[in-house]
Amino acid sequence: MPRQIVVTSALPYANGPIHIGHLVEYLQTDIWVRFQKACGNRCLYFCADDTHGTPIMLSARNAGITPEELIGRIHREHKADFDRFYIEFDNYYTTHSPENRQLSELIFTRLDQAGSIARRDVEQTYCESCKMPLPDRYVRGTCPRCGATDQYGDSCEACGATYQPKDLIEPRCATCGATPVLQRSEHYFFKLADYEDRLKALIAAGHTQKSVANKLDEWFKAGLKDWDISRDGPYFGFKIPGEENKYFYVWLDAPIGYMASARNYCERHGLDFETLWNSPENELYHFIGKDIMYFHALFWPAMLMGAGFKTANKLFVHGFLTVNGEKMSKSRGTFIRAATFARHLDPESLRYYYASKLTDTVGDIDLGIEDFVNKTNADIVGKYANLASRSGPMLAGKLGGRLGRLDAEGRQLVERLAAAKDAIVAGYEGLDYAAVARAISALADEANRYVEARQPWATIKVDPEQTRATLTATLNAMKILTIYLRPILPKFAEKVERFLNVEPLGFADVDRTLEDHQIGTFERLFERIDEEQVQTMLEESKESQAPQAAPEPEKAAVSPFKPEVTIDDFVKLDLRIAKVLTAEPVEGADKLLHLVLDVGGVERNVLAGIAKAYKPEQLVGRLVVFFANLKPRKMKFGTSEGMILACGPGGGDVFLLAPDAGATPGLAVS
RNA sequence: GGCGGCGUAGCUCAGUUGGUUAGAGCGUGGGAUUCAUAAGCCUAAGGUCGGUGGUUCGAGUCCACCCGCCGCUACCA
Repeated sequence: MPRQIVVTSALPYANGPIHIGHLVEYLQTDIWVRFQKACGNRCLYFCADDTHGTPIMLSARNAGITPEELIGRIHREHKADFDRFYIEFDNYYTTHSPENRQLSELIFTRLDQAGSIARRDVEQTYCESCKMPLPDRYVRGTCPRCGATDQYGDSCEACGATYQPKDLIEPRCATCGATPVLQRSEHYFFKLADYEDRLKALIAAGHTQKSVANKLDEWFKAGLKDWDISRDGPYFGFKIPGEENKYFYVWLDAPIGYMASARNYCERHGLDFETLWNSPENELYHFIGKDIMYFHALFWPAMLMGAGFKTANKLFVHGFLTVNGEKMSKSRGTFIRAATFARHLDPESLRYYYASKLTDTVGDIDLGIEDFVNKTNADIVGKYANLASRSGPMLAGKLGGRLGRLDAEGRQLVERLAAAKDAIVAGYEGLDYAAVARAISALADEANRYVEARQPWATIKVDPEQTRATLTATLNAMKILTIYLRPILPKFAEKVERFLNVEPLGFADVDRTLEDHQIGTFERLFERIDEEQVQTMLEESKESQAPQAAPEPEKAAVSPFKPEVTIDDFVKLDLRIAKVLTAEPVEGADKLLHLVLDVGGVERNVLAGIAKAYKPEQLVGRLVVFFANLKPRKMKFGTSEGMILACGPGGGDVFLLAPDAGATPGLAVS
């Protein structure tokens, strides 16, 4: 009984091209889907462009086109990129579709009826000149912690601080530069915590890999928070039913896009969507990257539960791609677009390389350039292609292209290769493609050794029929290897099938030998690659990815000055000389010291982040500059009533400011 | 700092429930060949399995601590 399987990959966002990092997931998924199909199962692979949200609205605006035009163009580009890598979706759809709108409204309505939707006011950042609410990333300003300029509204890239856009010093709209205002607005929230027990049960039942479950456990411990699922207009997305100016947050309708893609397929192919998606007999699997675990392991199943839909059988989480051991980098040229790769190298080389590295773990995989070149040439060319190339032409040229019968030794070889089927099937099924690749490569070694032992190039001169038997075994071995490799190398497999003159091969064909059979003409199966090609590709990636990367100003000796202020701004600060009365470490904090200061008869408690640079005893008795009218700040370890001034990059390099001799506690600094 | 992950030959990785001299591929050295996309075959060198203790008759495999990377998160007001 064939299995009925539905598979999805995460939806790529429609504001940029597909790169080789994306491809890890689509190739992992595509290989799995092709494997299932080769096993005779019905396996449907659905995906779509994720098309909503502020970034797309603004990209379109910048390009002077409508969002619909933009996502139409990107959709064509994405599809073309996937085609280049032989990623075979059964439907590659879009979240900007009537099916998705309808399903989003349906799920929202059901969640609302289930009491899982809350409404309450939030403070949002709003740009009056752009007339739109600003997502965190669209507010830029100076980091309130380290003073780095031009940081995003959610976190600082320089010091790693996280905060709210309203905490930024001199916040401004990233688009127009205007100062945003705060605005109250009612938002819709999904009460995720209502599903905590069911989510925990789901995870406990093996919904994800173990390491993912551990991570989720941390989140459960931290507590599940309500999820803000609405955005005020203008916004490119779906309006919330009954609202005039509120839209579903892009992350709400994105996963629903999986269903929409499936439904669209069903409508075009006369299948029942309800059965396909929701019946227990149908299996459902999502492939995602580890960066979006929260959405797919918590929000998404909770939404489905609340709306009365089945959750996926499994969520397969994979890691990121690094290149030569480092994060992909535009300046190093390792931020390689799918299209660029395909222009310079055979996409199947990447399919094979990724497969040889992929397991079911969440660890990152590395694309080592030299390793990649070696593996492609050694395995695909040296082992697989060569096995065909050293036997096919001889049979065609000297023995009329006709396979004979297997002799005992040949049958033994073929049976050994066939015996590996179960392990290979298990490897594919369990996403351990690395083990599959190792196993196939070992089998190819065995077949090559067989050829070596039988010396067909020698026997052809004296015993054509024995040679025919040898080549029959060799090509039967090639046939089995091809079946095993087919999910990974579909085009390679097609060439072999054409040359062997057989119908597309599936796993069921492993046990059927090819005897007394006329083969076709041999065609070259794969081109070896050299490192030059890869280097050229990296160069091109540098250019295309960082065109306007005007030579960065030589690393400035000093950080840039902050925007100008007036004396009026300065006099708002009350800076005083203070004497350190006591200084002691803070229990549980390794960077903080608890100081009690004498500010001219008044005492103040300060938690200062200088423990890495100063020992408590070095501080007692000395004079420091104290920022006296800073609003007290409640911290994990107590309240700090001001700060003492210091300079330096932090860590062990912190240098306190001090007055010259003669100053006394309480004096104002001006 | 907390939580999680990782650390096995030059490189990429296997090492099942702890059990004989720790494996493969690539790369490197040597050799015999030549059918084949200078591919294939044979062979050699190369590892104190991150470190230190412990449990055990026996540990790469279990435990503790430590070191080094990576991720998430947190306190430098």
